[in-house]
Amino acid sequence: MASIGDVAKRAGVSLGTASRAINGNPAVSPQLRERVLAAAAELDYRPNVLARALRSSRTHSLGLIVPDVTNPFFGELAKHVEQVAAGMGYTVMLANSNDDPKAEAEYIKVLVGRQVDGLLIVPSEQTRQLPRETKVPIVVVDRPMRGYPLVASDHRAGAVAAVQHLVSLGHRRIGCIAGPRHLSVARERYEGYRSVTAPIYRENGFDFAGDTIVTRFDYDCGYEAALKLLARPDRPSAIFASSDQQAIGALRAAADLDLKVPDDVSIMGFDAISLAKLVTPRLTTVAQPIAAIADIAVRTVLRLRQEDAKLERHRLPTLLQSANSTGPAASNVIELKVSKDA
Amino acid sequence: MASIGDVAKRAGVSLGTASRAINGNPAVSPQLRERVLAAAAELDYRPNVLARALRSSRTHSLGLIVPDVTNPFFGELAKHVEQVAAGMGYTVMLANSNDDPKAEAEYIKVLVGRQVDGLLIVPSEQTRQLPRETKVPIVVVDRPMRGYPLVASDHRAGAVAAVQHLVSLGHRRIGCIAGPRHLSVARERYEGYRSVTAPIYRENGFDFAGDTIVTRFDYDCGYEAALKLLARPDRPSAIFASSDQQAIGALRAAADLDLKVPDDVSIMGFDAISLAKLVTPRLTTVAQPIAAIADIAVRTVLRLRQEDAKLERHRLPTLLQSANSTGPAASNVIELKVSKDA
DNA sequence: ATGAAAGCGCTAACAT
DNA sequence: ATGTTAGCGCTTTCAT
Repeated sequence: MASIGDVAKRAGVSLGTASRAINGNPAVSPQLRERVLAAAAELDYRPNVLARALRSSRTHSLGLIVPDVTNPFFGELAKHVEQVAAGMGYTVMLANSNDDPKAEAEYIKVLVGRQVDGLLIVPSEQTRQLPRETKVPIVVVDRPMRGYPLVASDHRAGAVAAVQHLVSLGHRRIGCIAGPRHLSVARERYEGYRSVTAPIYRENGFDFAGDTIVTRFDYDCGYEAALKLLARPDRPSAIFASSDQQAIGALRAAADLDLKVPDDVSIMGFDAISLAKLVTPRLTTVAQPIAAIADIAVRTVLRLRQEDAKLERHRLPTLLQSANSTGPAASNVIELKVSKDA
Repeated sequence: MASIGDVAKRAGVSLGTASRAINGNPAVSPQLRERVLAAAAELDYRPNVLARALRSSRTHSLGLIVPDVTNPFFGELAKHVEQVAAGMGYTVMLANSNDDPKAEAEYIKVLVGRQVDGLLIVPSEQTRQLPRETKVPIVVVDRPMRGYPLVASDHRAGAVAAVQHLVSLGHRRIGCIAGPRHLSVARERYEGYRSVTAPIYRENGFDFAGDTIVTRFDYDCGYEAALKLLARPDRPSAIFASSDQQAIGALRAAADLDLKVPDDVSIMGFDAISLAKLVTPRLTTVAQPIAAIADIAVRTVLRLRQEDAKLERHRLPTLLQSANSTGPAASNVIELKVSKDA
């Protein structure tokens, strides 16, 4: 492998000049730069990233810690993060915390040890405080963590859009399958639901009691919850589920109760997992702007690395996606406005 | 940050000895080693991986290139690879080729440039030849590539098990939704199907023509194929689909034709994607031993790195999983014997 | 604007 | 068994 010394020799310049030329240092004359670059090309010179990193303490690599890549949302996130990082000349090291704070802490140590230039973390559910490894900038994604800049979707606005969509369809009694209280995304989605339905319920004298069920995000819980919601004689005419898995469970529950969707009951999901397009009827759902999240997260952590920066958080708009229908579906996408909060 | 020099000083030994002690070099006396280790602990010494790598040309990192982490199989693979690697003190850099040979080649360059100790690659569909970067050992996973050691499931045996399962259920006419010809996994699964059904068809004077449809792995193609297979008056009593997506499409087609599964027609899938458990009726399918694949792939590439080794390929047994049923399903797992081929 | 030289933190070859 | 020393390949002062 050709070293920068070889390049220098071939170009007839000193090692230092060769380095400067290759790194685009303006203090090198155009002619010399050209000679060096030519020599480098001829030798197919590839800088040794390790040596470069050792000297400059920039590895051009990022760490990404997610609870579980196997989860469609995190998988998508990992893919996009990797993509934008690659576009900027960065490599990403991936780690799964399995939602275990111990594993998470361990990975942070490992990745910091590897001197990544930045750490993108989706904190595990139980994490209350990230280890204060001051050295490398950390940006948290999807789940807030006090003290760290956050990049996430605007779940509240997404829920608002979803429920407003149901309202625009004529629904008034709208049941809610909410997610676990301790998850901020669940709370935010519920708030969105509540903010739209509260005035309607007040106006019509409906009672919230019994129209919301708090449960986990998975299929079975959605099924059980929907069963309760829909079995009552005065059932809601629509259900806002806080996850697609719940919504698909609800679809199943409706079928078991001989209710047609969307004729007898409308069901909305959240997340736009690919499965949402495969179930029948196709699920109406809210899509998170994952590409944008990845993009901003990477840029933010990299910027942080430069100017040891002030905290900032980004909330990104969600998309309403696809419509309940048994047919081959005209997809129905509504874009929300951007919102951002400090 | 404490350097190994600091540790040496504190332990009152030379730099070299400190290094040896920390790296478990047997040539250091137990007492000294202890002193050094103690000093290291007191200083919370962390070796600088970069410097170590630069000197020893071992980065303790692996590259993993998959077509798309978003695909459940590759996601699972990535997770397990990362897990196994972490257990052995390795970090993994993830890349998505998007099934694009150009991107794949580019990533190989990047990762080789980063001096990963090994490269795990699921070659893109179009890749005919991996760039001969001799420097770092490459192991291909899931899709064969001539000239490289392969770690993959025994798809043929999996298909055999699946179809035999159908036969054991009493089926004789068994339709097949095959995958794309150019994909080896599809061919292998088809061969498995064919090897079981051939004697039966011969015996009973059935005609293969029309009982196999070659198409893509996705939901829609499965739907279309099943429609053709099942619409005929002399329809098969069972269908072996080459992917779960196809199988789920077939489930839908059966429903559209008012055929009950599994009463009127049995349907088998392949891959055991998580969706397989969510559809109704639950899909009977073949599970790939992903954890074992990951484990062997990592160990193989690492071993290759040491002894610049002979090619070898591993074929791993698959599992038959879960049964067609509308109920809460007793899952039905049949383990196959190991097979291995050179 | 360019060259010379000093290290980044470590391992390994060479001494003793 | 331990100490000494020479780099790994590069960036970056410090001279000029």
